Amino acid sequence: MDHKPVVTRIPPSPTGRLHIGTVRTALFNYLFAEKHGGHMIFRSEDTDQARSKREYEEEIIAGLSWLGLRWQNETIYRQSERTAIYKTYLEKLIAAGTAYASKEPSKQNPEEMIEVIRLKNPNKAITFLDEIRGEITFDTTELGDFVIARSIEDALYHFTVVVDDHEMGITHVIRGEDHISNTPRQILIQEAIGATRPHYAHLPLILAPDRSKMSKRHGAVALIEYQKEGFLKEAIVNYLALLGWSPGTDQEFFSLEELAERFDLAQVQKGGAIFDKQKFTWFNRHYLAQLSDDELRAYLAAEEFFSALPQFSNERLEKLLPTIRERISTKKEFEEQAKAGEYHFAFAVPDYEVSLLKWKKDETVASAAPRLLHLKKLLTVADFSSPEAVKGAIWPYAEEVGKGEVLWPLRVALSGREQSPDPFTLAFILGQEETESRLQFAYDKIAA
RNA sequence: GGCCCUAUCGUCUAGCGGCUAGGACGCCAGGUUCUCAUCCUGGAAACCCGGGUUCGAUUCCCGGUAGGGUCACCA
Repeated sequence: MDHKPVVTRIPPSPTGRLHIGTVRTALFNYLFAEKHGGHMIFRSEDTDQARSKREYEEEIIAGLSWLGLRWQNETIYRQSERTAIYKTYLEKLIAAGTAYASKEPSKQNPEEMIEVIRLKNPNKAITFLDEIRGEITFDTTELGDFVIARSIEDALYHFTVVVDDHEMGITHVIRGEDHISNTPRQILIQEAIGATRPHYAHLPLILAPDRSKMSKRHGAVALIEYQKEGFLKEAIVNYLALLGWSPGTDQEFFSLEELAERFDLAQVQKGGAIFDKQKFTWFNRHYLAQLSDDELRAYLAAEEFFSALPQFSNERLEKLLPTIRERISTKKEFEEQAKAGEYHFAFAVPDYEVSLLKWKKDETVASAAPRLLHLKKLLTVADFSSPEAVKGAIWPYAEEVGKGEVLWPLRVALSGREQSPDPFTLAFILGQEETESRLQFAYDKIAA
């Protein structure tokens, strides 16, 4: 029984963009801490001076914050600012004889002799309990007296991790499966400095479709790339939580708060999980549907896209929004569709071949002319307050003459396209005046 | 290759000795207003193999196979 408050950590190395796997690890650490009323610590592992960059650190912080993850006091611990602490521990170990300085040729340039610090390996078997996988045993003999510092001033990863986890009172180390084999040597260091062993939980890896580790060659791996495509934070959190964790029920949609309430290490999967863009996209569509019209409009930056068109008006954009919403899963899809002209009809008189007005069952396009005229007459007195109202004015006529015969030319006259939203919606978006004008335009086109 | 981890539909997963092996994404078919999209309904689709243990194994144990991770003076 331990009643210590739960403290987890997210220790990214600022040597690259915020990886989706790092995001998932951070999420699980956050959820676990929240669930148990504890907190997460953010620690920048920037001991590799050559590769660490402050801009990467900023991107990581911005990304995790954007998703709604929080850490203790908004504090950023940096290992590069803690060398004095590591030095103290190093000196203690050397004094105790559990570590020693060793003069040897540098690995970078074998010409140079340097003095690294090695841990005196007791060469024993280490068994630890993984909260997800159970007991894991390693024989540490093959590790030898491994290097824990380049010099007394320059401690290496395994050492800094162990010292920091100890100093910061980390109770649960929740990290990727790729760290399993690092655990025994870290435990050896722990025992050397007299630190208590935290609980360990190793998460399954997120895999590319070919089951290998996710990397650039498989497409996007950085959070920012998904952000740019228009993935909403709710979708990212929700999808990532379900990649490797299961609520044990059929529920699929979870807010961050709900996840924090439900999360449980016992329901974490052991095997690696393939990142499925399609299902991820499906989640995004779901959360897009939850956006208000104003939010959707801002999200799409829709005005920017359409404001240059001759008939642009906010009123029409307003009416067009539901149509856009049901046809996209991401902002990127919207941009592609908009560029392809799918929503052009709303703000510009369409140009099209006369022959497009011909319904497939008609002999000639001329058959459509009288129907267009009749439609115009019906719509002159129609209610345009909703697509359903427009439908009410036309439907009896369409049933009488034939749905395709009436609806097809109407739709083409209003959209100028082979594929488009239904004609009632088109008419509703355009309004009475413009609808009549386009019907007349189509009629004249046939006549000419 | 050594060490370690893992193994249910194509994918994410439920299952914790006895189930017609459930759900979701995707796919296919049908329906809802002509087209597209949405939506609805239905369908195809899985326990890696071999030994045990047991009255009974998808489930427990062992072995094999396959996949993954890791073997730095990176993190």
